[in-house]
Amino acid sequence: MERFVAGDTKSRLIDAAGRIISEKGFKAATVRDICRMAEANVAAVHYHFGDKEGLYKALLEEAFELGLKRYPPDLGLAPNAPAEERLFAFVHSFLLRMLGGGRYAWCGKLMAMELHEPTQALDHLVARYITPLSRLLRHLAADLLNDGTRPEDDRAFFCAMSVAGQCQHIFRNRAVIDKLCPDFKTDEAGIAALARHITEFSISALRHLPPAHKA
Amino acid sequence: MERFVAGDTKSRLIDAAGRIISEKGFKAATVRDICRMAEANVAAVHYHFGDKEGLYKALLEEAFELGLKRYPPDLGLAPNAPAEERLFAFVHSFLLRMLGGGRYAWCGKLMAMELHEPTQALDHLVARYITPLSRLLRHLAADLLNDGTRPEDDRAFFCAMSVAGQCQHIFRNRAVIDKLCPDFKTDEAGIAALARHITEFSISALRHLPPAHKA
Amino acid sequence: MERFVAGDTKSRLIDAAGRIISEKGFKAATVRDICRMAEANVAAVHYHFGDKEGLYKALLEEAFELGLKRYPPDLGLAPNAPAEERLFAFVHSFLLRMLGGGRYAWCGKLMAMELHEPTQALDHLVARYITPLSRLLRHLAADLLNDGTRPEDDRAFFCAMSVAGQCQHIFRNRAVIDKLCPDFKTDEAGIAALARHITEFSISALRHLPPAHKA
Amino acid sequence: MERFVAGDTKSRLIDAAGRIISEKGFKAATVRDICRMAEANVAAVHYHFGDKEGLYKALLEEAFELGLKRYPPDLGLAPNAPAEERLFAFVHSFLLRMLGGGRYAWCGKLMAMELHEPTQALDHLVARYITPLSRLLRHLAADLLNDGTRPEDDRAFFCAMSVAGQCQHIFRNRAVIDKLCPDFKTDEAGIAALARHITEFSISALRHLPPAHKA
DNA sequence: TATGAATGAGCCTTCATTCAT
DNA sequence: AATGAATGAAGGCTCATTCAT
Repeated sequence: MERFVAGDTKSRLIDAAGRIISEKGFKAATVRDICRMAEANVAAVHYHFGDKEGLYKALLEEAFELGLKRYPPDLGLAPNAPAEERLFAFVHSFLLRMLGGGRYAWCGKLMAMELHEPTQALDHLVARYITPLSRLLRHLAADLLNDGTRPEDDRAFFCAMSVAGQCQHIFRNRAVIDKLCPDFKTDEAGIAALARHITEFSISALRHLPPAHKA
Repeated sequence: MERFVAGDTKSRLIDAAGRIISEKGFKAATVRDICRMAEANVAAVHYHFGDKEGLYKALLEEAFELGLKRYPPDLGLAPNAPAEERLFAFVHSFLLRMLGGGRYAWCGKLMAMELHEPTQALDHLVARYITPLSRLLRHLAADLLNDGTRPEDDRAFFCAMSVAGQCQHIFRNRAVIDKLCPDFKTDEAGIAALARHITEFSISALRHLPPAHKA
Repeated sequence: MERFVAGDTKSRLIDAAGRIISEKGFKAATVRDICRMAEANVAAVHYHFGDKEGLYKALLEEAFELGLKRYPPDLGLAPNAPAEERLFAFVHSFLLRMLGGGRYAWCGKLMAMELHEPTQALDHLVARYITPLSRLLRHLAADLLNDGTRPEDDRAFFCAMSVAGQCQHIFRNRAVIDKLCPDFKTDEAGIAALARHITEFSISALRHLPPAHKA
Repeated sequence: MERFVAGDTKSRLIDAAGRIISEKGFKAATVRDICRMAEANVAAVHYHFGDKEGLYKALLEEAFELGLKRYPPDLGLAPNAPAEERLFAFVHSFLLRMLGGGRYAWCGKLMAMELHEPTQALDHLVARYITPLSRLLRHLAADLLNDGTRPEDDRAFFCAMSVAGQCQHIFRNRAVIDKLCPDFKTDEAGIAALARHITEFSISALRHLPPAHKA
């Protein structure tokens, strides 16, 4: 088991927990392993976070906060940039949060994990982080549809789901994709290529989507 | 904890394990709970499956087998039906396997779970079930692209991922979607509507996708 | 795990149990392993012997009976043969029962095992088998002492223990002796050589033992 | 089940394990019983020793260490004392380690148990404790033979086995001896008397052993 | 007479948590 | 602010035994 020393005990715990929980899951990750990696005492978790779940909540907050700060959904683009470019930034940042390496590689994994198997923390996360992202994506979809659809329409929501689904897919099925297509790598170039594909696929779809069915 | 009696001990165990493991995950699901729901003794798991993992493997096999039998990817369509109809059948059956209720509502959940956090069983599953599905979807994509792309090209593979990602998305983010869009229900009509959207979105994309970039 | 078929179920069980229990001990030997080796059903033990302990009792009886029949303590010698020859026969047969290979190699092991960690069966075994052996050895000791000591004297008993102790020693410390003296083998020649040593050592001792202390 | 409190948890566990394992064997002794006697929690074994086997290894080390410290094989005799006295000291200390009561009555039992049914720990024990004892006894035998035999000769080794076998015998067959000779007690006087007998028997044998056979 | 399936008690181990320092 | 030791509740697994056939 790897060890490292950086920052104070509390942030070392967060970091170690991020690595281990994002890899093995909340249940399978043990407090002892986390503390060993953080070079802290077993009791430190309870001192700083109350219990294991408290650590997880703090960790989630950190994950969303850090992930979105490191790779914001506009990637620094001006708000009035063309919708196509903003969609690419959204998709690219999405992929980078999930697949990017580096010090906080676990941020995206934890975010995805929580969305799939939510805990009590979900409400807060949805309100604070997910809703703005969702709104942004629906606006982009509405802009690109350019057929009178408003961001709050179901049509825009469905299209937003189509985009988000494509972004998550590789992360959710990594092992299978590695087997089906061993050539594909999630390095910087691979991520960029995938982001381009998803953006093009989505723009192509949105630009030519036939008028809505009548409910 | 719910209880039920149906079939012999072995299939009762499979069923109970399916419900519990698909809900709580492999690690968090306990043999004791499974046996209690199956109204079987704790030792029955060992007797019939060797150990907890053996039960899980049998369960996975059952999940794929049953799921694909109940909702085959062509939904009974003739092989020479129009590509659009076949894509709709593919998407619709995909959603039904994941969201459909009834006796084996856990099949899709287990399949998705295994794809995301694979065990040793993955190799077999990919070879036996996933690869044929992937090939079918790439053929459909190539047909619809109709620009000379062959099913074995990366371009077709990326497009297939775009379709599959849309199909999985609602299942992977159910709790969030329930909050963001409480109106959407995964009943028969909701599933059909979503299948229509994904099919139209994908066809629209494929039919108008610009020519591939030159690497 | 080796398997064999010989005789009816009951004797196959005895034989399998003899092999396994003599090797792993009563507690560590499992009914399942025994039945597997005997190619019998798990329930066969309970049908024929009531329970695991019943099997063990029958086994012990068989072990003593067979062991002493195969290698009787006089090895066929005439009762009026010289004491030296009768002592050699006693020692040699003792060693052969413990170390001899062949179909019932477990007889001696089980006998020794029961003597060290006795069960309820001990009373019967002592009365039926051990007491006659002990009496014989004390008679031999008294004959060889030839100083007026009677077989029932403590002096004869102590000397009998000295002989019996030498006989058991190699069996009780086999692994250690293998390490301390790797050259020594318990094949036919090695057993005979050891029997000669023990006999000579004991005769030499008995023939020259100083008169008893005064209590 | 007896209980007692003495020392810290770790040594209480060692002591309790010594009593129980020496009586019932490793397999039959349960961690629960040991912890109950030591008035410690079940998890304490895991914390201090890793697992049941770790406890057993620590126990063995302690048994040999303590037993040889309490009753060293020379019993404080000068190295240049007569061979007869040194042999008596060897035999007497041997018996005391196996039969002596008091706080660590289980040391000898454990040593004998490990020698008969060795575990992985045997190698270490042989190298650290048994080999020196064996060498000492072979030197004594060679001295007493006084016929040119060297300590490293097989002849000396066989004689050493004859002595060691006599020492172990009463311990290995206690229950049977209790029945055959109820008068014999393993109190201080009984042990001393037995030590005298074994010493005299062995000296008498060694002093008069006929020359070796020619192979 | 014999069997495959099922049972319940119990074992070793693991883990999050707490306590005394 | 931090630690090493200790705790109790489960968890997975094993085993001798029994049941229905």
